[in-house]
Amino acid sequence: MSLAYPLSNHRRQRPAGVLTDALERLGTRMTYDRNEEIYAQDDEVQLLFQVVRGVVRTSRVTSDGRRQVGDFYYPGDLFGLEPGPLHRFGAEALADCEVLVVRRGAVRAFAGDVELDRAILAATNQEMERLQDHVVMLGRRSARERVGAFLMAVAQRQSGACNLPMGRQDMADYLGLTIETVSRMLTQLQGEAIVEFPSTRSFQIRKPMVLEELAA
Amino acid sequence: MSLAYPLSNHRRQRPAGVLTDALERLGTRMTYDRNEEIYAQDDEVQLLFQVVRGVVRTSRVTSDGRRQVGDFYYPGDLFGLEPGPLHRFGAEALADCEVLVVRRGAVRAFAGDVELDRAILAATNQEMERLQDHVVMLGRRSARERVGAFLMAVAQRQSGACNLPMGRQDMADYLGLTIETVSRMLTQLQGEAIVEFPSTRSFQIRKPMVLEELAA
DNA sequence: CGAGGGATTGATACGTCTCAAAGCATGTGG
DNA sequence: CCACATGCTTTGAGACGTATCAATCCCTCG
Repeated sequence: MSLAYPLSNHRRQRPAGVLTDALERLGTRMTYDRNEEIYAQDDEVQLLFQVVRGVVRTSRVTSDGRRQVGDFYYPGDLFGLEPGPLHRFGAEALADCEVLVVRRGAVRAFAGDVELDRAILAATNQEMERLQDHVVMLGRRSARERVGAFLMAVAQRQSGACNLPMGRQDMADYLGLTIETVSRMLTQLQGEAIVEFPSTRSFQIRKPMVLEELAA
Repeated sequence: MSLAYPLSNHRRQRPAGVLTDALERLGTRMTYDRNEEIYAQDDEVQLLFQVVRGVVRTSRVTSDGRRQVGDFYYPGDLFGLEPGPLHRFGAEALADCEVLVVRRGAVRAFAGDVELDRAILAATNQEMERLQDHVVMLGRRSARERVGAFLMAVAQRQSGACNLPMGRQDMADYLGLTIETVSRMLTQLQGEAIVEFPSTRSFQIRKPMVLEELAA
């Protein structure tokens, strides 16, 4: 079950399944309900996580209540890797989900395991790439382009009809827009028959070339 | 000569001077003229850099010519660390500057050197923090807030009168704004006596509390 | 003194946000 | 099985913030 990173590109792949074995031995499985917090913003970084089932979102809320979503994580993805001692973004379950939780100490004790080291390095690098792309997107692209790129990214690894695991508000907070603007752009893209929404949570790309162009 | 990271915060410190010794032995010094390219976007990552004198900027230009500045690097800062095999941002000298250039191979051969490893890790983590902050700034803050935060960050490690090593266009491209908007915000902040510009390249903070509030 | 590049200012257009209402799903209890 | 309540999404009208285009200003340097 290989779902896509938002804004993923060709370079972006998840660590191989072999990793799961190592983590599985080290960690414990936890389940979270929809919107349940997995860790809070400003919590100490003590654990490493891997999505088993469902989707996880990271987000940061500013002192005056504005929210920025950092990213969405799908089955197989590692998350909770952060540069400092504190989580600068919190993590919440988007939908009910299952997560493998590993103590950092256990990971360190296991250091030297080539696969695991490599997987963590790869995940960190991915994280950084994503952030770089995110900066360019938020700094220099229009609402239409952001929404187009987002759909493109979600579709990247799904064939045919795509599922949208997150609601409009989450898309908006990821894209640095309001929910209304996201909605309008979706309607607009659908009006131009670039993309089609059979329901609010699923879509299909109708004009890949046009969308590609938009997302470029 | 300790200048600040834009958007830097308390956690953000440069690797200690001892590092310079290790790199100094491994690398060679290069000088670059104002606006000279140090490496290009999409170049292979083969070298590691440290600013010795002057200021360096990284930037990415999209296919249709829009530019996003990634960050500014000051003396002591390591740059050129990237998540993948290619530079996703190019690097240019902001003003004439001197840079220590080290082949990656040399760094790897030197691996195990505790100071060096630690410095590279620290620089990578810093990079990621910066990116996270940048995302929130671009996603959720107004022009006024962005400009305020920028000045705050530049001032962070300078006392009294602050120097602005970059021009308005660079500020704009870093903040995801146009040059005119940056200019207007600066005029506005100066009009409110929050900050004062004796010349276009230097300023002094007059109401730190207000600016702090704005940048929060 | 004049030329050139950056910075500022002004007028206006445009894009996105805000506020408000209506539409549409989903789930619950009668 | 329907009626309704709830939360999410869409749509609309208008306000606001930032971009655009153009002119002027200012400083530096020749």
